[in-house]
Amino acid sequence: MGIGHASVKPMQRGALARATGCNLETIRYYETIGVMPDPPRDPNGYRSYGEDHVSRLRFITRARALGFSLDEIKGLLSLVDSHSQTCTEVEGVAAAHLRDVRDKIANLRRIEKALSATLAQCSGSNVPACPILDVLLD
Amino acid sequence: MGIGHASVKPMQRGALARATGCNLETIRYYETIGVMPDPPRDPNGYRSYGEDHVSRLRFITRARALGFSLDEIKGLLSLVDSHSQTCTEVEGVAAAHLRDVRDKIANLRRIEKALSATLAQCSGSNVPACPILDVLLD
DNA sequence: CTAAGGTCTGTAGTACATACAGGCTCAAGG
DNA sequence: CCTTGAGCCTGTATGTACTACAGACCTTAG
Repeated sequence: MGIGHASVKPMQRGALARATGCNLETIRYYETIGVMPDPPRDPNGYRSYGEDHVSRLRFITRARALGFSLDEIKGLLSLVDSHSQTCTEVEGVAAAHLRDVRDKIANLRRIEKALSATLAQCSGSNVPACPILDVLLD
Repeated sequence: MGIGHASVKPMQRGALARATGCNLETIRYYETIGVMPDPPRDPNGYRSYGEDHVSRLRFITRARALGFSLDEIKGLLSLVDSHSQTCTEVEGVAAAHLRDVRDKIANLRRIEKALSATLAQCSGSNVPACPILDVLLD
């Protein structure tokens, strides 16, 4: 029975980076700003990470990929860490973020519209008259 | 006839900021990075701007509003300055930028989809079980 | 034993501003 | 004439989220 249950062997920073796809230096950065904990050190001073660090870092990179700021992630993590989070609390953070994302999309769409409309007027000719510059120069 | 033709009176930095809606400090920043020229100075050392500076700064703020990076704007401005730009050249910069914008929109839409789908599963209950965290935690 | 590669630290650079400190100048009011 | 306040000057610090590099140390394989 017990076989295969042994605690997983710890990994160094490079291994954690490979395991999560996170940049090597970024791991240290996350440590200094406090979203990753100060890991235990080997006798030689090397950082020693376990599976819990892998999950935590994966959480962070996924949340970043969803566009959460590191501050928002800090908030989410402290909810997780407190073990007292409620669905409602997390929902609040996520809903606020969703509003942000929708705002950004709306803005970019306005930009896209303006740009493509301007580009559509482009003759593609070799003369120094350009509707794009006209729009910008007024 | 000649009346009203007098050269426009120069303005100081604050006036330029008000005329363009650009932040006072940003003007100086644009000067240090070279997208705005070093303006002539009054005997007291104050910057002295004319109408050409207003147009140039307006160009920059509009292009920024369209999401062009300052580097792209530098490129556009040097085309304008050279007076030898062709519609084709400008079109290239703008088209590349449009691709960028569309990429960003697509990315954000993916995020929005994931977020709203996850939020929809939210029970809004007070229990520490949360589909959002589940997604992030794996 | 040596060379290669991983890790350690601190620090600088990226983009795009914004803000503040400490000092100077100018115009108006008392 | 002097003071007061607004505006300007400079250089530097802050913020976000990283990335990169230098110089030193440790470890492992040949």
